[in-house]
Amino acid sequence: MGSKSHSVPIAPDDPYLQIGEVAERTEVTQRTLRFYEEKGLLKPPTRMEGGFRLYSEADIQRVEQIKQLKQLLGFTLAEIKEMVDAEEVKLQLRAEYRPEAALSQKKDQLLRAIAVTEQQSAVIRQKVGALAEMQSKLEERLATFQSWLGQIDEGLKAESKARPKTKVKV
Amino acid sequence: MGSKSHSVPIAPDDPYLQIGEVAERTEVTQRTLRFYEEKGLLKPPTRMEGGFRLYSEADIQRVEQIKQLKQLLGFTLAEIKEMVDAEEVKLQLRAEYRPEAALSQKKDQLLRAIAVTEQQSAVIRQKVGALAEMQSKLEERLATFQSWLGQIDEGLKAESKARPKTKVKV
DNA sequence: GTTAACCTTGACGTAGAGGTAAATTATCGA
DNA sequence: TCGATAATTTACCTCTACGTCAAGGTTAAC
Repeated sequence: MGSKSHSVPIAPDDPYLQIGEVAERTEVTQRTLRFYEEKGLLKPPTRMEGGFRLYSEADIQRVEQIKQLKQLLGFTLAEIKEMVDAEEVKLQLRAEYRPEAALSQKKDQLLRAIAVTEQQSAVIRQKVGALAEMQSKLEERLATFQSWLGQIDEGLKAESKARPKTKVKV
Repeated sequence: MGSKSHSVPIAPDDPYLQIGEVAERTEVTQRTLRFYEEKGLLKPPTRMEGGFRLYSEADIQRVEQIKQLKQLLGFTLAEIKEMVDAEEVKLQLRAEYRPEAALSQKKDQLLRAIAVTEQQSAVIRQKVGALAEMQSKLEERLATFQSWLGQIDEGLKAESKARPKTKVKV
């Protein structure tokens, strides 16, 4: 897997990575990376002349973000795409911050992005609430378990006192 | 969908529910209820003579719990089954709290249940952490958006002052 | 005792999220 | 320049979490 050692293709400053390295570092498979690209979760990366994909560090960040959203929080890829798209709007807006025309149209986009973001924020708040509730239930249960454990231990102590040593065979 | 109006089947005290009502009240399909039973997420409910399933209120609670774990937190059914099983241990232990035999064996079970529960607790803590991080990022983004919005609004004000009223056509 | 509404167990279908294999092409290091 | 790796696309496979008939049995009401 060790690749180009001395001849970096484009810029030695912003090291571009091939799919294998990205897969390794993000701990997803190459298939998954291509799949996410297909589904619009990752923007099509630049390519080498031969067609090999070249990813940037930003792409890695995005993959990590997707992993978080998916594994930790149970969002579907479709939902994640929405979020990612909202983020794209942000970048787009910044990019075309010069064109003076269509100012009010840009405002509309911005308002939409704000709405989406607030929506996401609300969803997260909801989830945190549900998690907190579960957490307290679990702790309650743990306390119950601990007390039972104490009782059992006492029972065992009494038992071993009654019968000093019996068979250990199974 | 409205069923039995005045003749409750068994006990009016602990009303047993048929699958249709449970489905309605929990907002999952009957298929899903049978599926969960098949997968061991719901214990096999009691049946009428003819074989119709009869669910208790406790079963409804369990379904709600499963929904939470699944939809809100993105656990898989397999993971949920583990949790549910841990809870079963709890009930089992309480049930057989009389048999004095196998005390140390009961302790083992209890220790296992404690380990599982603590594990779950840790997972939840992790998720809450991740969510908090996301939340703060979202709020940061919202702030950025708001400031941009302010800038755009100023731009628009200036524009309308310069050109009192121009064409609106596209 | 018939009938409508409800339930039963199959059995097959499907969307989401990838896994895996095959045939072909690129790149790298010697 | 030539293998040994590593990537590419295409195509089919899998597994989860159900959806959707189909063919029949139950229950409750009339």
